[in-house]
Amino acid sequence: MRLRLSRLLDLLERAYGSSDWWPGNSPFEIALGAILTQRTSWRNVEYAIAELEAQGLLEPEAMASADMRVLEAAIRPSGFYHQKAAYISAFANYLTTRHGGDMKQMRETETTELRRELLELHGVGPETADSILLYALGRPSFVVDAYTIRLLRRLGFREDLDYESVKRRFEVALKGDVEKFKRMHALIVIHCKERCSARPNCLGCPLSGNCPSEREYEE
DNA sequence: ACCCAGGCGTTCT
DNA sequence: AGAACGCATGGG
Repeated sequence: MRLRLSRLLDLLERAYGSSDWWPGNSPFEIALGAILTQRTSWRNVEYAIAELEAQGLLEPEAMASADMRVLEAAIRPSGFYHQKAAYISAFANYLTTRHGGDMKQMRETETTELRRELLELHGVGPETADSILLYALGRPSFVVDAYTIRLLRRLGFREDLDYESVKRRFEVALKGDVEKFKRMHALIVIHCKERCSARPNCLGCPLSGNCPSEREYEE
């Protein structure tokens, strides 16, 4: 019997507690964090955001009109800074021209439409789009990442492990509950970093007994 | 001296 | 439709 995803949430909460996990003082800042953290540790993102703040660039219009070299210099610690400067600039321009430079105004648009628009932005893929929708806008759009897929694989799931299928699976299991979406994704990241990273540490794992073969992780 | 980190886009087979 | 690769910095 494979572990049910609603039960997975209970087990993880019991083991790690539930905390508000995505930091940020504004929806715009959270959205920028979603882009800057791509393949990058959160610590380095904090350096970048602090510098953006110091430069007064945490406002959509200010960022949209900022010089690209200034942007690059500010976010350098977060890595891939040529690309990411273009990405956050594109997002700030999109927000300014399409939604009046206001994340609140962005909420007037339907979730599925917003997701389409976000995915059209250069540098915003599925995970980043869903992170913005869920954590910056509070929309019921589950965030899947490499950890999520790896965890499901280790829990014995073998089919439909592509991004959209996994996303749907969690959204159905958690019944569209935004707060559960937030906690589940956060806990999966926390759990996998601690226990279930590239090489799993199964000793004392709160999910022990739910992996079909805890000794044979070839992938 | 490696390996990893809360991806994405491009360019191949 | 997948796999491989570049992008760049900071920390263990």
